[in-house]
Amino acid sequence: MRNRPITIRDLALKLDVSISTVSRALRGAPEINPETKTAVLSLAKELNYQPNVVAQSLRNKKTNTIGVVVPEIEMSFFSSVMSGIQEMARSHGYRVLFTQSNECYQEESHNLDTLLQSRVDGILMSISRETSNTEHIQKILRTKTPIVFFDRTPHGVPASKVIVDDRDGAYKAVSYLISTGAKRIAHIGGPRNLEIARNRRKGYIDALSEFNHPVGEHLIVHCEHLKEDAVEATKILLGQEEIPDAIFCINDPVAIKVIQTIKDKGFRIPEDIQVIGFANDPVSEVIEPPLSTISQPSKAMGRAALKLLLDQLTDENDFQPKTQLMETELLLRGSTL
Amino acid sequence: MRNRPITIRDLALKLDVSISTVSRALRGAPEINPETKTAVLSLAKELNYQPNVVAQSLRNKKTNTIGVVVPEIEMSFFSSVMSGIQEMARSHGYRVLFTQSNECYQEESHNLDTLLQSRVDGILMSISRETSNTEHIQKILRTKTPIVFFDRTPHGVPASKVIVDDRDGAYKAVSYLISTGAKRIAHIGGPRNLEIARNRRKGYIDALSEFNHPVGEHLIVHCEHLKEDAVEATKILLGQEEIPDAIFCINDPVAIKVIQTIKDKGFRIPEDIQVIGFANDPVSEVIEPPLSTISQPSKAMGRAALKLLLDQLTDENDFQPKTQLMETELLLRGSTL
DNA sequence: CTGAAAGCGCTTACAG
DNA sequence: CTGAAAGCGCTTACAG
Repeated sequence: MRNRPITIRDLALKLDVSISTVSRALRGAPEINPETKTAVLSLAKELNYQPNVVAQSLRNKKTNTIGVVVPEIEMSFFSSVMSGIQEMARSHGYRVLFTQSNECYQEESHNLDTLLQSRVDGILMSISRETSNTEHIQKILRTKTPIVFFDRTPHGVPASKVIVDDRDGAYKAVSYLISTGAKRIAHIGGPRNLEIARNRRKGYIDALSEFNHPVGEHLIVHCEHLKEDAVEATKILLGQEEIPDAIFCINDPVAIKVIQTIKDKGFRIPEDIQVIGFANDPVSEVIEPPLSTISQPSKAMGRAALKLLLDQLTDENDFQPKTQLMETELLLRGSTL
Repeated sequence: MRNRPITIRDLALKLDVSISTVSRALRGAPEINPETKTAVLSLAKELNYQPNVVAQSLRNKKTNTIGVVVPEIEMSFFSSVMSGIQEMARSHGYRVLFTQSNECYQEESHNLDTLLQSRVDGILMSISRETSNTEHIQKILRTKTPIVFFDRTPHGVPASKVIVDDRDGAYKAVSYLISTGAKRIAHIGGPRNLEIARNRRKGYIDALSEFNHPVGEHLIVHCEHLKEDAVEATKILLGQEEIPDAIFCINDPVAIKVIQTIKDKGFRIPEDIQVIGFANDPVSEVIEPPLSTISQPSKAMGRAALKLLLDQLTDENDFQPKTQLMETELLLRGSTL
């Protein structure tokens, strides 16, 4: 038997006033008699009254809840973003409905439907590695539910986003490798449909071109399933006649696998092969040698994404999609010269 | 301008039937005329009708939402549990409201209030390192909102829980150290108010006692703030006249710091000092040497906790608190002999 | 300053 | 098989 929660009606009956009055007292409406207000508040406290936010949401057509869709909470980048989102949401009185797509388009689409049915005030999302068509997102846009993307953004969708300059981050990484004298710089890329993967690849190519390094297709391998394909990708690179002397990886989880595979094969890092990742995953500073990487302010990205969403909620009429670019930094550790 | 979502009233008007009929058709009530039903369903689909779950929740006094309180989503153990919870929730039609306490009692208590106000059907929780008094939990119990604890459970609260046998896990770890010939086995413990910390400590002491090893208070150091105190704790142990030849750590994040500190001080692992952790954090297999540890089925623990909660939701009348014990395993890697 | 009434979008007992 | 009505717990325009 569940205890029936206290309602404003209970309070009203006990105090012999109307529910309107109780409601006004609780909400701190200006028209209320101070004494009535005190009486209501003290009774509410005494009975541990908890407003029914479900009822409030229905009445106000606002749930004070935002929905989040991430590919995988177990990826440390996303749990860190999530932490930033939660922190910011809490401080603004918002609740967070959490979903993950498990890198699967179907689940992602289903999650969006769930969030829509839940009448979240807005959505924060990073797309799955499978997502190239954006029908499910167009559906959200049609309902005019504000949505802000972070990190992995869909192509050609008019929505705000929080990203780092992926091309520039990659460019910094590869330029550095060139400065150490690396000649055959390979790239292990990510799923081709992800913009972040295309942009990091572009940064890699831009750096090579600028310094007149040859750009060879055989030096680029794509991991459509990210770290799950990383061992295989590394083996392909190490199996060539001339092995690379540096590898720039799409992200740290992939770079970790790359380092392990290189070591297994008996090559030395960084002497034989240098490695750079992307994201500054906690594992990267622990692995031997510690992984050089491009850091992203993951937690701040979460906070920023929520902030953009809240801004959009405030002035829904004159909404313009904004792109917020966050800073990256080249972190040099033992995996590079 | 937000688009007004389609309601059953819109469908009813278009089809010239009553909202009762539409409601029944959508919910697949048995009394409905098949043709009416088809008409309703096809129009609903055409207009992309999404039921308003806020209204449903208010009417049904059931939100199909469960609330989660974890200390820190960035700890990989918790993000893994969270993933299990989410997966199971989704497959049972439940949504997940996510909160974290940041290891802070105040925030934890506030989170519980928020979940109560949100009228979640049940709560899943792992307490903060600061939590020793359980007033905030008693408040939940009084409302009869089902709550299930996992991993970090409060003392003396009549509620279901999902845990591993921490004492036994610790016992296995320390017995193994003894079997390798270790003589001075130290323990870096966790916050004293956490039962898991007390139980792991007990397993440590039990193993030592059973094999007639001396149990010395100077061999035990507590990290009240977990990994934040770990470097300091290690220095204390290494600063003694006779340094330990093995250290059993409260968890992997702490053990990681311990390994780093030991290496910094110029000792060899495992030759001079062996190290064992607890939890099988992803970092543990990457660090050099790889960390031996006690594995916990974190994702399965999340699923199990949600399962216990759902069971409790089904038969609320004859509820008996259950304790589900999950298996641990000693994983031997390079940090032990 | 306070109350009665309407309504948010549903579900369901009741009557037909 | 279908509809009218009540009600879930709130908020607020309107009247007094």
